[in-house]
Amino acid sequence: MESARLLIGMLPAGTLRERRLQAGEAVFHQGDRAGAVFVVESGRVRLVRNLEDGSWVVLHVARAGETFAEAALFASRYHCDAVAETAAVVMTLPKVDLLAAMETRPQAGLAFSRLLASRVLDLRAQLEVRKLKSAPERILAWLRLRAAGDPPSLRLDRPWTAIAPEIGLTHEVIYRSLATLEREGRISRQRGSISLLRRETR
Amino acid sequence: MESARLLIGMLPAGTLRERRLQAGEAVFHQGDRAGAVFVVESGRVRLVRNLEDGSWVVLHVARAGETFAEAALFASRYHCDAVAETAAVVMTLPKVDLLAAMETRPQAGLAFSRLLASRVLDLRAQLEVRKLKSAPERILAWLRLRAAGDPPSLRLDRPWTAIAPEIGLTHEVIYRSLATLEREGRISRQRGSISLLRRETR
DNA sequence: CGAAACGTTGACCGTTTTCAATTACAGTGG
DNA sequence: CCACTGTAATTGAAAACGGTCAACGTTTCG
Repeated sequence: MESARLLIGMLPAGTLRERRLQAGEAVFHQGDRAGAVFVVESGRVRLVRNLEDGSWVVLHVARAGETFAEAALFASRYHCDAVAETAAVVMTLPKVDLLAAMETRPQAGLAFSRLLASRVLDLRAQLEVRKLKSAPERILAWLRLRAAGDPPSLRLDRPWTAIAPEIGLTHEVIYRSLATLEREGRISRQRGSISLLRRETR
Repeated sequence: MESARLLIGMLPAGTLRERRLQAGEAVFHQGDRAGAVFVVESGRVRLVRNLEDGSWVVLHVARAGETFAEAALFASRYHCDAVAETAAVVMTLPKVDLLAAMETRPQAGLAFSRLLASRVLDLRAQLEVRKLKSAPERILAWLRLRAAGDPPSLRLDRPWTAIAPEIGLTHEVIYRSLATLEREGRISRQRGSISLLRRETR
């Protein structure tokens, strides 16, 4: 998150372009020539990969301060769609400028590597969540990844219906599991937010 | 793969150490202080993350020419176990040397970013496979990711028993699904290899 | 030749998915 | 201010599917 700002600071002024998007508008489409890496200024951008059989997968939801399509720097085309989930503003970092900066300033390369490394960690974490087969455990894992504070809690900025596919479960199971977890005293739900109870050991 | 060599070439001679491993031997353990990034010279190294509940996830299987634990460069500890799946030789790239190289040579930063970027692509692909819930579809997706040629086929260099956890299924289900897929004419199996039939419309 | 793995298949169980139906809201227009 | 409508939140019941346990044939390799 912070490293995004850091990277931006290393680019010569004038290379950055800002782009405003309405909810539902696309930043780029799968297959488009990859011309830039992006940073979300505000709002949320959803990255969706379309599969051959017509189905799709949400690869990532980028929020304010986060970069997305970093891997585009070394790819010729985008491998997924980027669509604004809400009204959003994104900063465009043209590939050419980024590469130029990295070739002149070692710090830029380091900053970019840091960005990619955190993306790797992120993806690994998601992979772990997916590995859990029990719905309640999966939900707890997902919550733990995002909850902050004491008790660890999380503001839900969108309906569970929208979150469900991201966790890899149907919304019905989510609701059922949440009900059970709450009954068991492991979580507590307020309108629009949720908190983890029972300090998780480790 | 090639970028690994490229990176190695940028490190001053004498900073590299080679390490020989027997099958089953560990390169490092989850929680160990992260001191280096590695390149597989020969053999296979499996990266496994141990979960709190005692289960585990295969994060990656690194083969000859590939790097692993790249993200360790910015982390203080390893987040997973690295275990030789076969007898193997790995090259050790100490973090300090790598960082030093990246601070002096822009090309090193670029090379390292490239490495991380391909890891990101890799993880995303894996995540996609995991997001499919149907066992046969999951297997097909996994096959499509690695099959090459016409018809797309793949040499199996290890037993399905070893591959199964990487796909996130039990070997029983794998065999059952393979049998079904073959019966349906979507794949065909030879000893030690497998090919995809029915050109997938795209 | 014999012991380990590997490959294969059946039966059963537990859980999630699906399909369906109901309730709770929030926003809209009359 | 209140029906009206669409989405979100819930809950039930049956179906589908992968996991687990188990048994057995097969290949591999010391």
